[in-house]
Amino acid sequence: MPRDKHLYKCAHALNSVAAIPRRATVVNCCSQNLEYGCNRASMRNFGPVNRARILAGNENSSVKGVRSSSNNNINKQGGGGGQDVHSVPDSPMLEMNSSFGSASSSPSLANLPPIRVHVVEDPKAAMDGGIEDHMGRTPCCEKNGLKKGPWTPEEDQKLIDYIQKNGYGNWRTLPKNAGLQRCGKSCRLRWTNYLRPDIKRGRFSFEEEETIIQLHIILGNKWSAIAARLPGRTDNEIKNYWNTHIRKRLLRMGIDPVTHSPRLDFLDISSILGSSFYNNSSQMNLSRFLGVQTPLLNPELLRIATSLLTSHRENPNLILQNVQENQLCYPQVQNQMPQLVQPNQLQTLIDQEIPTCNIPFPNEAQLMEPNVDQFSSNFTNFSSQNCQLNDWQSNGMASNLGEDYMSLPNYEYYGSDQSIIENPNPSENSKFQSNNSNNFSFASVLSTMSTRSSSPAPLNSNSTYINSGSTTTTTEDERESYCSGMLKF
DNA sequence: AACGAGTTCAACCGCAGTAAC
DNA sequence: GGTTACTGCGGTTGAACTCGT
Repeated sequence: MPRDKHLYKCAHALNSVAAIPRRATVVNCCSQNLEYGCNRASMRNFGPVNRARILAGNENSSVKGVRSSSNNNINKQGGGGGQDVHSVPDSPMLEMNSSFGSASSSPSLANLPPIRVHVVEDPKAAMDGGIEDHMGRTPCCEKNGLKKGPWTPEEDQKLIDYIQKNGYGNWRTLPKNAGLQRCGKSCRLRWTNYLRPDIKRGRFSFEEEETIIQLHIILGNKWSAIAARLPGRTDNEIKNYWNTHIRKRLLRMGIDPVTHSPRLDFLDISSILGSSFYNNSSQMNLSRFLGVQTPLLNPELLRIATSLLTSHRENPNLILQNVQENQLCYPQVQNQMPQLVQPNQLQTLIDQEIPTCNIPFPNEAQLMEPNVDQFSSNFTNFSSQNCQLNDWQSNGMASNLGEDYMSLPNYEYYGSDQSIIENPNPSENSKFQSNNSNNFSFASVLSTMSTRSSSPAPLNSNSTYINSGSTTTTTEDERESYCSGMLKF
């Protein structure tokens, strides 16, 4: 059963089943229209950054646009911000949330439709807890009977009521004051990730996904920093979305989700396999081992990268030296690879620690992430006589490529140019040559991606979701294409 | 209908950072 | 400057759920 239909079914059955999806509680909790109630006194507990955040939150509470837009989404999505009931246009959830979604003066859970929640009681929770003060550093959630696990609507209501009256902050004493058998940390997490009124639920839009990918390139796994630039999204939500959607998509595309460069992680495997790695059989085995990803990478490029990486480990300056020497000795290579072998850039990247970008080997990214304009028109000429792409295909790799690869139009592996250029690394006994039958062009790929990304018209619409109040259709392939286009960033 | 593998995501854990005393 | 209290953050977990057979 499609997920949406299932949740639609769940929406119908909210009052009749003992257990409902946890996400059904999202519909209720996040449809609240609370005012931030953080008072100045409690703000003393926060540092300047957090105070600023709180003030921003208070500003948001007065800026109704945030909330009203959320309500609009609720109404249009019919899911009340719920994760997966958004595409059920006329479900009962629509009416339910429409009715209370606009009731900004009634933040009580009593206004919400009654639901039953499958409460997973922690057998260890004696419910006799209270938070005692301890000297020294103690774990936030002591194992003294405080409840753990999913929150019940009653608990949510208590927390909401308390925060409405007293504001949040001083999470350690909040649960006791609010009558909750939870640790302060749990309360804070519940509030910040779930109950906060300005949280935007629902599927991530193209724009949001684009922002996440861009910011991840710059910031890495700084989810809170990324979340700070995505209004209404929590770091936890972004983190989950990254791990469950974007990361997998990038991996399928052969892109390292950490470095955002084409994956080179198996280069270490190559060293394990030894020099025979690049013979045909080993390559085939590795290709099979890596599934669809290997064919997306130019083996010669990988070989060069391996050499560079190995050299870099042995002598960080060697790469620069080689580059400079190669540029002197092989001007045609210099012309062919302007983006690859800019010594000043390379040295800068080698010298620089880019703290926010988790690229273990900076020029690895430089090597593999082509500048579209320059790289695409020049690098397509590379190929290798060591590369046995014909063998890949003849051995069935083409059929193993998977739809991710096969769905990419104009995805060529080698340039059509018949020119032969010498290997920039003379120590390697190989030449670059072209292969007409197997063409690869980053330009074609990226231009295709770019075109798609700039106008995300659906190719095969198999899903529908709401994007900023407007209905947008997309497919996973489209998003993958879009992500690939992000390489240009 | 039943089962198992895979997926999703709310919640937890533990550490780091920071402010107050 | 040391200690304590507290919050923030990123990684991880596991229950609920989906999907294919």
